[in-house]
Amino acid sequence: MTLAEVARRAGVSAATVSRVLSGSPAVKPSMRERVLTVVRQVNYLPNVHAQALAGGRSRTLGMIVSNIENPFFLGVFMALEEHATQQEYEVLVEHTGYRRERLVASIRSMLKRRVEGLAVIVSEMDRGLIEELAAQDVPVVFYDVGRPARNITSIRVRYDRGTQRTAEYLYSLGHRRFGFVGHHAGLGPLEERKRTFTEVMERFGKGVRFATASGMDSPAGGRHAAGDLLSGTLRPTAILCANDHMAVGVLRELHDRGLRVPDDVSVAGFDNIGLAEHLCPSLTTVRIPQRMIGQLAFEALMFGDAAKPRDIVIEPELIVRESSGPAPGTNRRRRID
Amino acid sequence: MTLAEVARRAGVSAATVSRVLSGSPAVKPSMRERVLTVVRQVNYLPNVHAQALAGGRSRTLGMIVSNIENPFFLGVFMALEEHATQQEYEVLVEHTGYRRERLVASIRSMLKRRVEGLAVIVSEMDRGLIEELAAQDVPVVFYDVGRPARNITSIRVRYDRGTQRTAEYLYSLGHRRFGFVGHHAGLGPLEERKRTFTEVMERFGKGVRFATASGMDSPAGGRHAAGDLLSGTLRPTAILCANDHMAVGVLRELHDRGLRVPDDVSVAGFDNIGLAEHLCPSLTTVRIPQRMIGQLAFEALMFGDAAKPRDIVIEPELIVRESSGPAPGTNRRRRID
DNA sequence: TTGAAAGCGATACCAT
DNA sequence: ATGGTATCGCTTTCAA
Repeated sequence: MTLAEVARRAGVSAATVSRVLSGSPAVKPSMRERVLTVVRQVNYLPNVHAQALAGGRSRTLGMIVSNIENPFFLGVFMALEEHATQQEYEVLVEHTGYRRERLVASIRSMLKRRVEGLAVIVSEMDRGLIEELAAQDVPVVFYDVGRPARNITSIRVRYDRGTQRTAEYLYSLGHRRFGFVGHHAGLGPLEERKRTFTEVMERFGKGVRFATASGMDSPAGGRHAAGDLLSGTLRPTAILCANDHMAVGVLRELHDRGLRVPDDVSVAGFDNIGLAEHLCPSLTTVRIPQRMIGQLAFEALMFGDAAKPRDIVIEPELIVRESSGPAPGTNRRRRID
Repeated sequence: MTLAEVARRAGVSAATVSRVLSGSPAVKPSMRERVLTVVRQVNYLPNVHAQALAGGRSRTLGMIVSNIENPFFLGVFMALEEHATQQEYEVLVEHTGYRRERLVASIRSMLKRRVEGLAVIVSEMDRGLIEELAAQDVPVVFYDVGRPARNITSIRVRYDRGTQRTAEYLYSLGHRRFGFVGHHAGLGPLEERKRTFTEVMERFGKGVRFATASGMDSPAGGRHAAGDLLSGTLRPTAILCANDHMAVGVLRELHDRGLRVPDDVSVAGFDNIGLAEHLCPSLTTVRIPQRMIGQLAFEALMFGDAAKPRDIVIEPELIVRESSGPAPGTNRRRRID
């Protein structure tokens, strides 16, 4: 069924049908009724491709994430989508599995679909791709990579602060042997998190020892990484994870080895995914406001003032739950104050 | 940048550029090179809307799920998408939150986008909607609802068998007081699962008592439902959950109440999401092959022979893990055979 | 093997 | 307030 056919059946012009469907005020109520009746009768649904082509707007936003199985990304997506829906926009998602070639394909795909805005929430960005997007005239939001520019809004989280706070908190609990579970060594922002960890550790001085390991961004990956960490000579009493998704597997590996959390080993995640508080033990983590990020991304894409590109910085916040506690052997008397 | 502009710069006709881009063999290699050079030079990306409009095919599949935060749905999506990508198709996802009005909107949206196939993996289907889709000429796959028809493939899982096996297994372990944690009472397939549970329970006879509760399809929902169940007078020693996603919260609630799993209470989920084996305790559950469902859906949509609509039935399989064990007070001597 | 031109199904401008 | 029509960017005959 086409617009033209609807017009014919209603005995009006295509222009009128179009006006009715787009809710133009310049159409007499009687006319509107006549048209709508036919529309309902034949169950007419406009062809978005024709609309996008003729109208020059797709009413579509795109979002590319590294790993859609990681609830963090899903959280951002849900928020973005919620806002978009309110403005009658749709959101297309693609996920890359942290692979650059898939990112390239996803970007191409989004551009071919003529999205009116693109949120790129991935870690596998490199300078080349960033510049290619900066050359486009689509509004773009980057998370954790890139610099603001004409069409670019940058949202970034102070991972360093989050890592630092977590480490200091654990240090204050008496921990002196730390482990870090990361993933995808080699990807810019992820590498940076690990480096931050290393720096914080070194700042503690000689009394502190540490090791790092990595796996895929999944519970299984976290489990493997934790396995590596625990098989080493360090025997860490505190493990920081690059994210909660992996921390799930870390908890599991600890459990398998008969290590109690937090009595024997403390674990901290990152992101505060919904699952974190439902795990046993619930997960100490760093809150990254997914909903806020989704909303900010949406606003940047839709209402971004091309004149003043924004650089949004988010301060993370430590959330202490059951998975962390005093280092084993520490005096556990608690001050009740 | 448009096809026409590329054609101009290459000094050829639009038709030729189109042929080159679609990999038509009827174009001289030299010509192909000339065109591709320009295409790369100007970074040309075809407009999918124009392609879809002119070509009459969108090279797009649609998938609608009830709850994208439930890893089960995500698992099916990932598999479907993987296969689609191999055939140069894209998959659009929408999620409904179990709300009929959103399902209606999603279906409309997909139809307007002229998807070439639509997988509807939701519980909030009703006869009206099913028939509306059956009237369409798009291939459709339903999961767990609807009957096969001209353009309809139906994939269904024998939930009854899964529930039955789980219940019998727990019964054999000595459990006599059962709880069921479901969600969205009132939605067809979900209601059915609960009824199945009830039937199985009643079949056990007078020695068995049971109760049901429900919440949202989320860990938090499972937690609340479990809370209700445990606040009652029944004091179940075994809890069956409508899915693993909710079971996560059930485990947590048990933990909060100081009940040990499986020593005090056994828990069984449904779906076997990836997380299930990483929980502590790992979750006894019923395996629903998500990847297979995704693949079957894909094949039905792409290669479905309109002549013979298919009715695919999947037999679930019980997976016993740590969250289930003998009922408390049961003689625990184990035969070592 | 390549080009010209007729659609595809809407929108939006210009008339009336 | 309504209609006519050029236009969007591409695919696909049909000719040459």
